[in-house]
Amino acid sequence: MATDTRNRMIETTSRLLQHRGYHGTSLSMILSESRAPRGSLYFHFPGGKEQLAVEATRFAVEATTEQLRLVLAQSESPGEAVRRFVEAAAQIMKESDYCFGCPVAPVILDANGDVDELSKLCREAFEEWVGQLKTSFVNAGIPDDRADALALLVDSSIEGLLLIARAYRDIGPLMTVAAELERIVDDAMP
Amino acid sequence: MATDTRNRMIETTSRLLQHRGYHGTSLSMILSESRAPRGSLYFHFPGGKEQLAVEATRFAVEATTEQLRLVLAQSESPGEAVRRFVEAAAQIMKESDYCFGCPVAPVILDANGDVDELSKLCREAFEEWVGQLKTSFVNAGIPDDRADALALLVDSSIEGLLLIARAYRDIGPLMTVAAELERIVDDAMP
DNA sequence: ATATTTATATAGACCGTTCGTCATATTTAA
DNA sequence: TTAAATATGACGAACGGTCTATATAAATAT
Repeated sequence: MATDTRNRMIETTSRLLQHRGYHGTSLSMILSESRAPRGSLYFHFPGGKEQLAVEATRFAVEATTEQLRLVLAQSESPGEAVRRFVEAAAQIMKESDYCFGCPVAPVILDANGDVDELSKLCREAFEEWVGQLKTSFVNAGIPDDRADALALLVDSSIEGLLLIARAYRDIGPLMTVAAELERIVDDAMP
Repeated sequence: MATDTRNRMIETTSRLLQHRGYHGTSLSMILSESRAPRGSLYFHFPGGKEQLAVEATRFAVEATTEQLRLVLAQSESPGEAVRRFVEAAAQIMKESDYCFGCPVAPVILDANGDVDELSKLCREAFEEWVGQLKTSFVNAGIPDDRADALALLVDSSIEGLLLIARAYRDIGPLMTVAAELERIVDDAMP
């Protein structure tokens, strides 16, 4: 298949980037894990490692964005949505053996400044996620500036929790704070 | 001076680790930035890069722990302490040109699993920080299980905010959530 | 004071890996 | 059959971390 190899490369890279960061992920790993020969990489991604990283990150960010959109749409209250999103993230972490956390965190921490396109992508991801949260909070009647602060709080907390979960190899902290966030957000509703 | 070179190496490594992660930091960078010759590294750190990273991370973690302890001791309420700690972190981020954030986050994300000693150090750091926060919340009369959740919320949120601040090169988000966290924590007091 | 040994510091060689390029083979489409 | 698209793995320059051999400084003995 034409784009089969290409897709496998993107998925593998996405996984490896989340697991070991930009500098910690070598082309050799990507190639062996996606069972592709070296040359194919530069056929599908003339921009080399940078382009591959950008496309892989974009791929992972879009999946997360979609997941968030879905949960927000399907929940009764914004607090419930937040709790469910965190619980789902916890599940993914556990099932992936603590590999899949936030798709942009590792990239920000070790490639921010090295690859401009990646940095931009990460900023856009945050913008999107915080924006979605804020909108849902405002729709639930929370005042604009409070919604701003809460959206940032929720987003940053999830970011940090995924980090902590990875360090401990335990989703306990995620579950604990999921409930706390639900309470805080729903308490802010009029 | 005997330990002068050694100390310079630790400080430089600590800075570079926070800026570029474990795999993104090369010995060449460390050596050139600390103006030390190549051979000296293995004299002062026979364990090589791993040992150097461990000591540098320990150094940075201890500084953060001390800072947290100080602010907690000097504040009227735990909420105020949290706000002041976040504001101080924001100041440090800005003054370091968005280099100094959390000393363990980059290491967790790109060396977790590679270097066991580092992973352990990171877990201990979280344990310490969350523990300090919880103790101060409990002392202020917050029930034990709520204090647990709040301590984790605060810690994870700060972790995430430092990430976001780095991505945007802007401490705005930190300041916004600092105020929100103060309110949440103090509202939890009886 | 000189010689001898120890502690500290330095320089550079070493080998494996990194990423990127290329010429060539194979498949697919026209 | 021809042309375009895709697949392939060998190659090289540059860089990674590690190590050994040597130089300097400090300490001790004679």
